Amino acid sequence: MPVEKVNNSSDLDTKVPSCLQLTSIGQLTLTSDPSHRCVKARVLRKGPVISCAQRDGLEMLRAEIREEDPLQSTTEHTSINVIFFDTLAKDFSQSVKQGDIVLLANFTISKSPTFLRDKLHPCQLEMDNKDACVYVCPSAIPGPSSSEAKYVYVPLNKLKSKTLVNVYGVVTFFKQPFPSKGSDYCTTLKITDQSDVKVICTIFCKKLEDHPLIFRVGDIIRLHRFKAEAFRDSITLINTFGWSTVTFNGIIDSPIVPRTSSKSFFYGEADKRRVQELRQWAANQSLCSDLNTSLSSVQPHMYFDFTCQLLAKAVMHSGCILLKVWDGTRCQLPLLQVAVPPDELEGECTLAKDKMNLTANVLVYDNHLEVARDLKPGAFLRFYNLRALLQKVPGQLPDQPEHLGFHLHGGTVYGRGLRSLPAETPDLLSLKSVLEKHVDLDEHEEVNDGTLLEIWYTPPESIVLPNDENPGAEENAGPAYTVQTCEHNTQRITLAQVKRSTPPLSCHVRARVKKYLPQQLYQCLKLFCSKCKTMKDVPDDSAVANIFLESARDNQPCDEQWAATSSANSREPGRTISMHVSKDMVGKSSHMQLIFIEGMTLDEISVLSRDHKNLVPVRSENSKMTRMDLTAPFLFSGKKRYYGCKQCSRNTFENPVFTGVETWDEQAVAAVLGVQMMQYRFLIQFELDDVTDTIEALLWEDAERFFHISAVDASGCQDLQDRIQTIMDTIQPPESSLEERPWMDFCLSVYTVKDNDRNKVCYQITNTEIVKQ
DNA sequence: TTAGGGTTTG
Repeated sequence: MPVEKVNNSSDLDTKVPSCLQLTSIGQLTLTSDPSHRCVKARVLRKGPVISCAQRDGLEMLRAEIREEDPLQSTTEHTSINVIFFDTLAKDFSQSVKQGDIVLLANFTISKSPTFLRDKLHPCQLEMDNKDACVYVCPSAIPGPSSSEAKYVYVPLNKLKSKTLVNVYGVVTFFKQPFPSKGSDYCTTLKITDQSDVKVICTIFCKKLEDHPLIFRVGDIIRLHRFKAEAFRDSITLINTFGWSTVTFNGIIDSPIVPRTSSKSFFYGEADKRRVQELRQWAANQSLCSDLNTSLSSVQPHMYFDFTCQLLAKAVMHSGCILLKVWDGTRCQLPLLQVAVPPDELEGECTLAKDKMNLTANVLVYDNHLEVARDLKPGAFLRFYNLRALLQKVPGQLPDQPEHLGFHLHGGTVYGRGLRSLPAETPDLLSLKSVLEKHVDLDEHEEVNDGTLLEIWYTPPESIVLPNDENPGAEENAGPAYTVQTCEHNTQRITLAQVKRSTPPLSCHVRARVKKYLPQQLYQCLKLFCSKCKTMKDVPDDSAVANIFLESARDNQPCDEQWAATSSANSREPGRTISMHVSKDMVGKSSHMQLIFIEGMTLDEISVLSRDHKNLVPVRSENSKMTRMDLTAPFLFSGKKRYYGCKQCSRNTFENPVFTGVETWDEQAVAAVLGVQMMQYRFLIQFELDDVTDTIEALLWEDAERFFHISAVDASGCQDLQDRIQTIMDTIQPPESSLEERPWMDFCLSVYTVKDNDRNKVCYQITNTEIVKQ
C-alpha cells in the first residue's frame, strides 16, 4: 500500500490497528516478533531511491528514524535504520521528508550491517512485504495553541536585575562544564537574540549530566528560571532553584529535536516556532563561522573545532591520554604517528587508516583527562579549540618533513575542551556519511547481505559532504583530451592522494596543465645515450656551424687507400672541399653510397644532404681521415642529423670495413664509425593541477606515444614540430586561465630516485595518449 | 559559594 498522510501526530496513533502494539525502538531485538508491532518515530535522514543491480534493479531507499518520546530519550538505541523496497521506496521518497513523523507497521527485523560503524541500533527494519505500511505526519508548524502559552520569554535587551526570567538565545560562546572552586561544576556560556544583546549565563550544578547539552556555537538554548543580575555594567543570568535548560540544533530546516537531561520538561509548538525564528535570524548574523574544519583542511598552528570518531585510546602517562580519532578525510600533511604497545591500546588497530593518513593522534592533558578517561572507542567526539602542531618524530633528520599532531592543552580558554556526541544527533550526519565511504577499511565489518551493502554507499539526500575528495566532479566528468592505454585496474585518485601515496605505484588521475617546461618547444627534443644514460640538448646550429668552420679552415684533404676522393676549391681561398667514397661503392647509386665530406660548411652540407642519404662529415689529421668533434652530427641523412655520445664512442675510426652492408642506415653508419649513437627523445615537465594539489610530472619514456610522433622524425620535420605545438596549445591555450583548460586523464608512475644519497619521489606520465581528433 | 570567555609545558 502507498504511504498515507495524516494531519497531526495524534492521528497517527488512531491509525494503529488494534492488533498492533506500539513498540519502543530501543526494545527491538533480532528475536522480537515483528508481526504485532509498529514503531512511531521522526525521520532524521532520508536517502535517495537507488536501483540495486544485484537484485535485478530492485529499487531501495534507506532512512534513519528516531523515537520522539522524550521519556525514552535516555534509553539506548532510540534511532534505527529502515530500508524501503520497490514501490514503497518510491512512495516514501515522494511523500516523506526529513523531520516528518512516521508510523511503520508490518516490517521485518534484520541485523544492521553498519552497527559497528554508526552505533545506531543492532537491528534494522526492512519494509518489503506487501503488507508493509507507512503513515506520515508532515512536520509543518501548526498554529499556536492557547494551552501552550505557559511560559513568557524575555528578550535579552529587556532583562532587569534581580528578576526571575525565562529566555531563549543563540549560543555564541560556551565552555564545557569545569569544576568550580566551590562544590559544583560550572558551565559558562554567552547567548544572543534578535535584540543583538549578548548575555553571559552561568550554570552551577553538581552533576555533570545535568549541565546543558551544548554541542556547538549556533545551538539554540532555552533557559527556565534563571536569575538576572547586574555585574560590571552588564546583566548576567544564573540558574536558580527549579531551573532547566533545553538546547536545539541551530541548523535551518534540520529536525527540531530537543536535547535535555530533564526528566520532564514542557516543549510545544510555540517552542518549535521560537527555534525556527532564532535559526533564521542567526543564519543572517554569521554567528557560526568556521565550524566544519575537517582533517583534510587543518593547517599547522590552527585552533579549530573537530568532529570525529574515537578509534582507540591509550594512557601515555598520568598526565596525558592519547586519543586516536578520524573523520574520514585525509590530512594534507603527514600525520604524527604515536607508537603505543598493542596491549596498551584500547580499541581497534588503526594501522590501515594510519597508512592512509586518516588517523589523527590527539594528546589530551590536565583538566580534560577526566572526560577522556571515560570515552569508549567507537564514540563520536567533538573537540573544541584543538591545537594543530607540527612535531618532529624522535630521531628525525632536520630536513625531513614534520608531522601534524594535535594537543588539547590544559585550561578552558576559548572554550577548549571535548565531549562525546550522542550517536543519533543530526550534528553527526555528515561525519557518518564520510565514514561510510571507508566501509572497505573496516576489517571487522560484518556484512551479512552483500546486496544491501550497495545502499550504504548512497549519500543522504540533503547533506552536503564537507571536503569531498572528488573535486570538480561535475565539471570534469566529460570526455578528456587524453586517454590511458594501460591495463591498470585502478580507480582515479586525486593529486593530493598521489602525494600521500607510497612509491612505487601506478595510478590514474584527472588534472589540468598549469604550466609546462620548456616553453620553447624545440628545447623539449633531447639527445639520450642509452648506454651511459647521458642526456643533453640538441646543439644549436651556430655551435655546429663553428665546428665546421674551424675544421674547414686550412684543411688539406686526407688521403686514404680505401677511398676514391674528388676535391674542388671553394670560393674562399685556402679551403678545399673533398668527397670520399669507399672504392667498393663506386658506381652504386648515390642513395646506396656512404659519402665522406671534408671542408664543407654546415650550410653547404645541409644543402647537399637534401639529395644524399648518408653524408659523414670528416676532417684530416696527418692526412688520415678522422671524425669531426662529436658535438657535431656524425651523419646527415636527408633532413635528419644523427649525433654520437662523446663518452661512449670510440676515439676515431681506422680502415673501416664497408663490405657486407646492403643498406646504409644510421645504425650501420654508427657501427662502422665506432659511434655510440644518441637517441632523440622528448622531455617535457608538466605542472598538473586538480584543485586538491599540484604535481610536477615528467613526460619522457612514453612521450612519443603521448604525441603519436617519433622524436627523430620530429627532429627533421617542421610540420611534426608544429603538430606538437598545436597539441600543447590545446592542452594549455595561450593566455588561458587554468579553469579554461581541458581536463586530461593521466596514468602516473610514482617512483623514487637517489638524489645526493636521499630518496626523491618522482612522477612520470606513462601509458597516456592524446586522443586523436 | 562557585564565575563573570579571550590561546600553549607536554
